[in-house]
Formats: sequence, C-alpha cells, structure tokens
Amino acid sequence: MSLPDRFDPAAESKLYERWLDAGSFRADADRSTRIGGDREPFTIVMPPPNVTAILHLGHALDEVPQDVLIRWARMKQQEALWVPGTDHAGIATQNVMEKAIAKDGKTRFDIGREEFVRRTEKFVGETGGAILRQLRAIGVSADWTRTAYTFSPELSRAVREAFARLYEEGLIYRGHRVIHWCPRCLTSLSDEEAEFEEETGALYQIAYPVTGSNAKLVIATTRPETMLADVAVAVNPKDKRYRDLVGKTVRLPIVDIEIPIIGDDYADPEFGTGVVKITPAHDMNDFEVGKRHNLPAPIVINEHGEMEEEADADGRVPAFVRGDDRFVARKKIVKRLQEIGALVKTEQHQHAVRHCYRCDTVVEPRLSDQWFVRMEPLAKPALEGLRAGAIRILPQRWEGVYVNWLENIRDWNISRQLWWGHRIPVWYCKDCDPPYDVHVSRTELTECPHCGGPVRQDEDVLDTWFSSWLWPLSTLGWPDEKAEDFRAFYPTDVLVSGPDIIFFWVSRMIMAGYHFTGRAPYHTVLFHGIARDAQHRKMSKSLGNGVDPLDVVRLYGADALRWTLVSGMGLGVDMILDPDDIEKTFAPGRNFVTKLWNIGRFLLEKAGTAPVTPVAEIPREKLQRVDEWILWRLDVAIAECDAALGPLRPTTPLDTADRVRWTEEERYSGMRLNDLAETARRFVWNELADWYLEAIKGRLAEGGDGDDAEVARAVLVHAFDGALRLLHPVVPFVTEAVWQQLPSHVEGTYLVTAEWPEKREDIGSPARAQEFEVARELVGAIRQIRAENSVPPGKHIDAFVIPPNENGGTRMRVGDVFSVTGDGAFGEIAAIVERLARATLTVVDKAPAAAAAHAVTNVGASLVVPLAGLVDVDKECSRLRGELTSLEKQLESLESRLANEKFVSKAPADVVAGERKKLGEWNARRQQLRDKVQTLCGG
RNA sequence: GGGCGAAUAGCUCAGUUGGUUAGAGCGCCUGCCUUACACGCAGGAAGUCGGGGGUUCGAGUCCCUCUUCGCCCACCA
Repeated sequence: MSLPDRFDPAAESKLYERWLDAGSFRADADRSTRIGGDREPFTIVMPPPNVTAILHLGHALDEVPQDVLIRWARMKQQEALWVPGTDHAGIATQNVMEKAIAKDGKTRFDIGREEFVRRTEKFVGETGGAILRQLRAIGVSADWTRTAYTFSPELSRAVREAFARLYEEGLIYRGHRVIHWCPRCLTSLSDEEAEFEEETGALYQIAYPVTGSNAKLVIATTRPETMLADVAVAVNPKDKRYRDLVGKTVRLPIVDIEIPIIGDDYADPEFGTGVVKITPAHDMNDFEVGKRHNLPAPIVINEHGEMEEEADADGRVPAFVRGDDRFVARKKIVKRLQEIGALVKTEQHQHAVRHCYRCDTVVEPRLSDQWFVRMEPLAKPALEGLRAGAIRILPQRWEGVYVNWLENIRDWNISRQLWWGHRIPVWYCKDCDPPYDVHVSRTELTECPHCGGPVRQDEDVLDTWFSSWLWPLSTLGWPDEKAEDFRAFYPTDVLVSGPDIIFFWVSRMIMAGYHFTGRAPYHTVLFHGIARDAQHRKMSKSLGNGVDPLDVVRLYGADALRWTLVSGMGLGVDMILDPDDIEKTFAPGRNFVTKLWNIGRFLLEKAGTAPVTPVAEIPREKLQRVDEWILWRLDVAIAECDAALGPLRPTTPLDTADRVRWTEEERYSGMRLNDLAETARRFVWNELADWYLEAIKGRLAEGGDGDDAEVARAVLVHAFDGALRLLHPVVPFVTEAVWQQLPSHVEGTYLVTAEWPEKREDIGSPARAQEFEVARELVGAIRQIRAENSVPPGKHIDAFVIPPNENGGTRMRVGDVFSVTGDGAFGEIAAIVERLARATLTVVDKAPAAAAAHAVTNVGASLVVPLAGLVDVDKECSRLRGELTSLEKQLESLESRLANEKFVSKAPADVVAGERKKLGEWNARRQQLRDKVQTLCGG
C-alpha cells in the first residue's frame, strides 16, 4: 500500500464533510456537568462576522485561534461548543444597501422604509450564509446546528428584554443633548463610533465688537461657520483681562445681533485669546455651558451638514450661505469676515477631528433627542470582575485600556436614525397626558395600554452593538434562563477578538453578562494582533494589500494557512505577511504538512498496516535506548504543549460555588499557541523524523529480529500518534488524514475527537534515554568532521573515540561513554553511529598518535573524535557559585517570610501554598547546584 | 495633553519568577536526487539583543534616560 507523495489540499473538504457526517462538532447539552452530565462544558462564542462580509485574513486571524482552542478542548474530552453566527451589522449593511440602490440613481428615501428593509432582508438572505460557508474552508469546527443571527426572532427577543429591563431599572433614558451625527449616514453615533483623526486645520481669530464701546473681543475657532449660532461669548471669571466685561454684550458679526458676555470656567485663559464663543447646538461643551447659563440653542446646520436654519434660529443664516455645505460655508464666512475686517488672523492648527467609523465623513455635533444607557452602574461589576480575577485579559497590557475606559465611562447613545436594525421597542401615545407619553414593551403595541388610542413606534433603530453585547447570552437562549443551552453552557469560557473592538463589544459583553446574569460571560479574553503587509500597513480593502485566505487554501491548503498563522502568532502581536509573495509566506506551512504526510508514508511502507502492539504492553527491557529516548521526548513535548496552552479554566472558588477566579500563578500563563506549534513541530520533525526514524530503519528492515522490529514499530506508531494528536488543533486536516492510516487506527474513530495525549506518570529517570544523547553527540561530531574534511557522503570511515581526560585546565563534562559500554549500550550506540554517520566506532583508551596523524594525512580512513562539551572549569565554577550564593540569599528571605505568622495567616491561601511550593523547588535546586559544584570544582 | 506597546541574525518572530554557549522559520554558503520527503537531508556563516547609564556574583530579561516606530484615550475652542 502506498500513498501519493504529497498531501492533496483538495482532500480537505472531503475530510470536513466526514467530520460533519460524524457529528464531530455538535455539542450535547445533556452531557454538560452543569445539568447533570459527565463532561465539563467548554464554550466559545464566535465573534459574528457581518452578514455581508466575505472572508478576509482578519477573519482567519480571529477564527483560527478559536478553532485551535476548541479542538484542543474537544480532545481533552470536554463538551466543547463553539457557537457560530452572523451580525446584521446595522449601519454597515445599510451602507452596502444604499450603495446598491445608488447604482439605480436612487436613495433609500425614494423607495421607502418598508421596501428598503424588505430588499435588505432579501440581500442578507442570499449572501448571509456565504461567510459562514467560507469559514468551513479554513477548518472552523463550529457547531453549525446552533448558528445564530443577531437579527433573528430569538435574538431580537433578547434585545427587547434587555431594553425593557434596563428601562424599568431606570438605566435607559431619553436625553436631549448634542451627539455625534454623521451627515452622510444620517444617523447619530456613539462616542466610540466617532473616531478621532489628527488633522491640520486652521484656527481663526474673529473680533466681536463690544456693544457701546470701541473694545473688541477676539475669539478663536476652528469652525467659523458655527458662529451663526453663537448665543454668547465666554471668558473666565478669574481672567483679569476680561472679567469687567461680564454682563455686557457683543455684536455678533454677519448675523448682527447682540449676545451676552458670560463668565464661565470653561473658558481657558491660556488657550487662544482666552475668549470662547458659545454655540450650544453645535458643540458638546458649549451645550453644557448654555444649559448652565440658560441660553437658547439655535440650530443653523441641518442633518445633511448644510447651512439651514431650523426652529428658533431667527434668520441667523444669511442668504449667501443658505443651503451650502458646511465646508463651503466655512470658506464663505471666512471671506466675508475678512471683507468686513472682523478676521484678526488665521493660523495653522493641529487638532483631532471625529470621523464616522463607517464612512469616514467628518462627524457633526448635533442637538437632538436620543436614547441612552446609563453606563456607570453597569461598569462597576465589570471592573470588579477583572480585579477579583474572575476575568483575565491576555495579553495583560490591554487590562489598563479596559479599566481606563470603564472608569471614565460615558452614557451610551443607542438610537440610530437608520432603517436596518432592531426597532426601538418604544411606542408613543399622543392622546395620553405626558406621563404616559412613552410606552416600552416587550411585544408589539397596536394601541395605547392606557387610553386604548393609537400609538406610534419610535422611528429609530438600536445601535447594532446593542444586540452584539448580548451575544454570549442570547445565542444560548437567554432571556429564557431555563433554556437547556443556557444552563449547560453559560458562562462561556474564552473570548477571542481583536483589540479594536474592546469597547464596542468585549467590555460591553462583560457588562451585560454581569448585569443580566450576575456572572461574567467568559473567564478569558484573548486578543490577537492585526494583519499587516510587508510595509507594516494594516491590510485593508481600500489599500488592496490583503491576502485572500481562500487563495491560500486553494494553493497550499487550509493547514498551510493555519500553520503560518498559528506558528507566527505571538500573544497579541501583529502579523506581518507579504501579500506579494504568498508562496514565501505560506510555504513553511505547506512544507510542514508535506513532512507529516511523508512520515506517514514511511510508516505505512516500512511498518505496514498489521495490528500493532501497544507500547504499554512491551516489557521495559525490550526497549532500546533510542526507544526510551523518543518516548521520553514525547513526554517532554506533551508537557511543554500542555504548559503552552495552560489550564482550560480557573478552578479556585471566588465566592459562591459557581464562581471561580484565576490564581496569580495561572492568570497570565497559557494561550501561547505559537509555542504549541513550535514544540510539536520540533518533536515530530527534529526528533522523531530526524533521529528516531533514521535510527530504527535498520531494525525495521527485512531480516531484522522480528521481535525487535515489532518493538521499534510499536514505539514509532505510538510516538507519531502522540505527535498527530498534539498537532491536530493546528493542522487538523493532514493529521486526521494520516492518523486514519495508522496501524493502530480503529475503524470509525476520528482524530478530531480522539483523546489529547497524556505523558506517562513515571518519566522521572530517563537515564537510558540520556545515554542515547551520547549517540546524538557522537553522530553530530562525526558528521561535522566529515563535512569539514569533505569526506564523500557514501564513504564509510572509522572513528576513534577518545576517552575524557584532564588536560589544559579543562575537563570533559559529558563523557560517560565508557561507563555504559558494559551493558550493551555501546552496541546500540555504535549501531546508530554506523547508520547515521557511516562510521565504525572504535573506542580507544587514549588517542593513538598514529590515528591522530592518520586523521590529518589520510582523512576518511579514520578519524579522531573528541567528545563535545568541553567546558572552562574556572568560568563555570564561578558562575555556579554565584548562582548558589544568590539562591541561598533568596531562600533565606523566603524562609523568613514563611516563618512570619502574619504572612501565613493573612495572605491568600494559594499565595502561601505557592511560596511553600517554591521553597521546595528552590531547596532541590540548591542541592543540585551543590552537587554540581562538588563534582566539577571539587568542593 | 495622558497612557501603552515595540526595537533581538538580511527578513518575520520566539526567548514565562535574572542563571550553562541567545533560538526557530525563511533567506544565504558548502555538499548531497542516501530505497518517506529536493516542499527534502547533512554541515556552515551570520546577532556589541536600538544608544547610554545603573542595580547584581551574573542583565536580552530589573531600574533610569535618550532615540525611532506604532497604537489607544482625551470637551481645550
């Protein structure tokens, strides 16, 4: 039986189908220990891609780590659930639709709200699943039977429940204030959706004549067009220059009306001229000042960002700018001010201007009525959760960002003047008295619950993030807390996301989790970096510098893509990929896949398909040193992979039984997926393939001792099986394909659900394994000498091994070849050297002068191989003594701390336990060091 | 204006309580189509760990400072 010499990436989709058919990704709520089952649940909710999205590398960066984690948990025999789904993405999707309509020269207003929503639904229905289908191509092992959608009837119910509950609790209110407005999207935005961008603009100084005097007040502004809506100028009451003017008036140029001079701390004497114009309707701060001084708020810019007066503007907008765009008007106003001599000066000014995060239009502050969520009460538990360790954020540096945002949280504007989204569940009744004006309802209202009269639903929709923040709850059945999935899988475990949505989404989910369920929605937040190109620019559609993951899959396979992403993914580090050379970028993954495949081929060819003896059943004495060595290396690899991934979940009780926290020791450990990849790669390639496989070729070959051949075969299968298990989360396809071919494979089983390997209990004394290291050292030394002397590869040589001896103030540190010659070790080692270095090993008591001379004069006939590991004793002794001194110092302080009753009684139990454990480790280390010093330095 | 991060081989990156000779992949050089694999094998060259100062027996790792790049936050018109 033989296989093609490459793994065919096209086979990946067939494997995926087989997993689906086997139900491998389906989680079973009944099995969760939380509702009486026998498996711990491990849950991840997928950050839902926008329904209109097509797969890009950002998705892969998001999904692949999640897939690694969920596959790992699944193999750890957890009841692993990964909930997939999509986001209706209100403003983003609406923009897409508006662009589509614009191709017919129409706007959404031309076709009307109902038709617009209908078309969007249709569009989403047609394309909505596409992104999820694409995810399958990269191996995403989500439970598709639980696919969710933020705008589905079920999740919409959660949205209404959340709104109603917050309203009833007084945490949602209607506010009349200046908000961020996008004049292109024609909607208000939250603070987070209005992003700052540094810009160089102009700072204009304008003179306002003081009424009844020749004096002028010079104000500074970056937005002169808003002066039309000025209702006052403010000076700082402590400012000696101006304080006598408070109470007087100035004449507003162009508009030609009188406005008061007021005193307010808001005016900063240090900035500009120390005088600031007050425009309540078009600036957030001015609005607050206006409120304090009871000033009107005339509006002179309309929703499209054009100069247009609305109510109470009293003819402030002169004819020459009426209808103009705000930026056109700005120029005209400046020109007019110049003409009438009111413009004092113009200077360059660097400032941050807010832009719409969806269309990049400069945001306009706009006075209007919106619904807000009072955030401060929600922020408190979210902060406390992090402090108590119920939640950890990796990498740690994002904790500060999270804390800072929550500590300075501002109320959340959740109204959007859009058509695509959850309609705000508020109805207004005209006929009732004002107290009954607003009706919030969980169900559709057709008549006023108070007077039975007609009601009108709020025209606005909710911020799309108002449904997103419920995602871990709503996808599991909330608000029905009796829902099976909710009971079985909430709280979830890990949330993987990009840090760019830490405020939009991650923090708000935590707030919602605590507020609505009293528990954090997950215990671990894992932030990954973003994809950048070779010039370190963010990959983006507009720059055209992206890598299409599907191209990579088609060319090299999903495993190659996953390998490159995972092995290159430092914790939270941006990923630099070259879109112009995807061969170079993804070849390492492809090559690795091929290597795995070929190890499989070798195994099949040389070891056949006959049933294989389990390693555990092989008597220890039948194992050769190389067998013990590779089994030991496997144990080490398993231990290192476990350490790289860390604990699945925290287990230390926080307060009640169902709440847990991370200990300090666990908190920042694990989740190093690149370490998993590297460790497993090193084992399977550099140890299993390069050494073990080469070393046993002779034993497997025909004519070898049947019994011993079976030992080698069994160990090989076992070690490779272990490697495939460790690697499966990273490269699921090729590992499954190869695993299915192993002689140990049981028909109908899949690696995807096979058990994660465990290291043997007793790996304490790998002495015989260590003896194999001598062989590795010898082979390395001989190969090196061969290469240096250009000995032809096929040429067989003799090699003499010189015993370690004292000379020139140095001693051999490793050199115990001779101590193991008596029990057969030398025979094993010699055989391996024979095979791997093509050299016949001869041990000599001392270097024969003839041999040495021969080595120089007649290379290839015989070589003298001094063992490596020469060490400068003086240097090494000084280092060891230093380490010992320092360790003893630290031990002393540790001992005194543990002797301190206050520390032992007051410090958290796990801290004390940790210190005790450390004490043990350090003592052992001290002994080790003392022994070393004793042997090496003689006391 | 505040805060954070990064700087390690030509490139992309590891380097977890300070401790043997700082690692990997790609690239480069030499030799090999050795019966699993040239998407491979063997060997090799290559790093004053951004600069300076400090703590220590010992610093890529801790402290201070400077330089360069990047990110986040912020109501200074």
